[in-house]
Amino acid sequence: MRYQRVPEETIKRLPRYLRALLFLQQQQTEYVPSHTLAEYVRLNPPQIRKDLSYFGEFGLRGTGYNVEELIKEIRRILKLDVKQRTVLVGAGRLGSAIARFPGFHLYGFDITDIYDGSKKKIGRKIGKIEIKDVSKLARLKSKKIKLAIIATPPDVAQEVADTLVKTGITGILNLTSTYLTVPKKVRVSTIDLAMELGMLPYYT
Amino acid sequence: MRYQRVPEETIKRLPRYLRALLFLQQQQTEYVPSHTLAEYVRLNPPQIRKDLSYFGEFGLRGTGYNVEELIKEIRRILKLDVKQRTVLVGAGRLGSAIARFPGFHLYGFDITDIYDGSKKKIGRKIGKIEIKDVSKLARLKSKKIKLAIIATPPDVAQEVADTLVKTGITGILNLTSTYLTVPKKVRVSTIDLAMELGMLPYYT
DNA sequence: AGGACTTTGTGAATGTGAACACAAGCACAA
DNA sequence: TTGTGCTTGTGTTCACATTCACAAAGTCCT
Repeated sequence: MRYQRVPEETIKRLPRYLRALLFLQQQQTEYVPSHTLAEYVRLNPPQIRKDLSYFGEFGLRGTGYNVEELIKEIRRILKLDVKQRTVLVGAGRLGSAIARFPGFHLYGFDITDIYDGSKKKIGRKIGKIEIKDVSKLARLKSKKIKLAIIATPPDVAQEVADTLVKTGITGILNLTSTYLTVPKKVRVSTIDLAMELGMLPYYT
Repeated sequence: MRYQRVPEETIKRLPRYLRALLFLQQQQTEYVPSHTLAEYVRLNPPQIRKDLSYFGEFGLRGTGYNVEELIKEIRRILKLDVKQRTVLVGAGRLGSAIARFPGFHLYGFDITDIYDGSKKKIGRKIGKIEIKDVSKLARLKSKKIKLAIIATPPDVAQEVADTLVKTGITGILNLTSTYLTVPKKVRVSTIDLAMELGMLPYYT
């Protein structure tokens, strides 16, 4: 199984495992069997075992997985073992909320730069980070930042994405309703809150 | 094809179609063929045709889909043709941003009630809505609201969800990192920003 | 009216991911 | 050392979703 293509869905689940494992670590749990982990993340035990098996044999038969070791492994797989510097574009209400979101640190993300288009906001600070003029976004190039979060109005999202791609960004979390066109090598994850809500009434 | 089970993935895509169609309507487009719609939402034309065919024959061969008619149909299918009153629990930074989020109206969502646990915030207003004490959340019962958004700290999310379920809520948009346990009849859609970001570095 | 062209709707084929079932491996007690 | 009980890792099966390919149905020009 080791040398097989890893399903995209598996990658999406790894952060879920990581979060549960970090919680278990806090509870001083040393070993966790797949069925316990499964309860935390609401999945079937074989799903978890199969997901992990794509990357190696991390478990101990009869005992389960060593929590600390598995945390390390997942962090390594997801490349979260190094600080991931991230740029935020758009310091509106949503952007500001994101900037101060404590959950990011848990995964090793670090928002180091914030940009906005409104003259009023430029120069202000969110936490310790000064908001810079979005027209200077292209200068980010030198910083070798790989990740970006776009929380701008939808109509400028594509333009911002284009600039980000030029600076060498390879992963974008898009919080606008715009579908972004980017080169294949760039990964985009889009969250549209209204759309997520949109499907709920159907099931009522 | 008409009397077949509708895939969950199809339902998830309908809001995407709706958004694109609303845009096309603004552009005064009367008819749109599946391949044009497909460009807007980044999908293959047959996917769109098949999705729509689960609910009826809305298209006109040789011409495409009538934009206005299709908007109506999708709204009807998703039950967005009636105002969907929604309660927001948690008026922190993220919650406040959500409360003022303009995109919800597009889909017919209307945040009518806001609750928070912090004494400081109770009584304040977001827009025209006064923030109420979360300890009085159970009184929501009389209002017949079906949807809720949870944007509280993770540790109280389950408790809030339990109360919401008791008031008769059937759909929850969960913006916390907590996995909620709810009765089968209640639909939960969870968005964990840190987790969405978490998978991006893998692909770099 | 007819023929070329366009687009839908959908059965069938393909692809992808989830679930199962069980052999293999380890722990621990006798 | 042997047997019992538990848990992993994974080949296989199953379920679900996407894509294809094409007949059917409409448009539009001549």
